[in-house]
Amino acid sequence: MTTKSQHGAIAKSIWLNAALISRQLDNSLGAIHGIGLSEYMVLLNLLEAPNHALRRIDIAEALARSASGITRMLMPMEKTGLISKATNERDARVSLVKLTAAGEELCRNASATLDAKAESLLRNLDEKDASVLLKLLRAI
Amino acid sequence: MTTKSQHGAIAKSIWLNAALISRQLDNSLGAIHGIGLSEYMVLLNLLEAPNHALRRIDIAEALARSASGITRMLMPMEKTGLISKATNERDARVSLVKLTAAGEELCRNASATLDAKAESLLRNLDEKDASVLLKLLRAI
DNA sequence: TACATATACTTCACTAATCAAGTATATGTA
DNA sequence: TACATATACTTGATTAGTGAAGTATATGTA
Repeated sequence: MTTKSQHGAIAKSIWLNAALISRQLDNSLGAIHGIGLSEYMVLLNLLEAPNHALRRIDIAEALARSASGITRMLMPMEKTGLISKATNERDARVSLVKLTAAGEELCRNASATLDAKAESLLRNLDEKDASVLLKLLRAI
Repeated sequence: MTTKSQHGAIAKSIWLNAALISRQLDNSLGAIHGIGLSEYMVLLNLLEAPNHALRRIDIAEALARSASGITRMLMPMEKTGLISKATNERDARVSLVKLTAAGEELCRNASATLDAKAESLLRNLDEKDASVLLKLLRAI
């Protein structure tokens, strides 16, 4: 196998594993907490952000999604009270997204669900494998 | 970091990398060959299958997609002549999918495009990293 | 200052996927 | 044989995402 085709094989394998894993995580998060994996990732990014707030475009970047996708995703999340809108007084173009207390609590609970499900999905990897894999994925 | 949360982190990282990588591959394949990554994976699975033929449900399984998703995806591919339908004489429920000569040629060309693009996307990984990563991904 | 360009966001039209329900066929068993 | 159950596939309704175009605001420069 050439280096090129090995890289191709990695790309395909990531694509396939993502389809398998994210469907399972979506289902678990949806059944228990009523949110999908994308919504969870929004909450998590807000939780880790200074002041629990982010611009929409930063969320889009962090999730590798388009700006319009974020607009659509956030609408129902605001309605159900997981996030709220705030303005940026320096820049009127910006609509800041802020994590609410309800959003924070849901995020912490959902993290436990996600971690448990991920552990069962990835049970073939022992601790050492997992740490090597994570390091390599983050190096991409 | 606990083992659980490490597995969670791997799942999130795969999800994120898949979004980044598959958008790039989709765009490259689409611009040059007029197919998406999913369509390419169908062709590749057919190319590697005995007799260049598979049942729709086997394709669904191989791509981690639903049966109905496969039905919808294959319709335009049949119209453009990349695949053709055949019957299974032992089982009238089955609609076999067969790779055409045009489909085979497109698949081989698209493989070169995909490998080249994947190499540029994954250029942070040297040969050794890549081989370890691929092995771990396949172990999942 | 004025104006060209860039940025943040939303809306529209569309695509690709899902699940649930329906059809047709096959299989196992009383 | 007859009938319950399982399998392969399609269709209908819905959802989550995309890119392109539009609006509003900010920024850099002549």
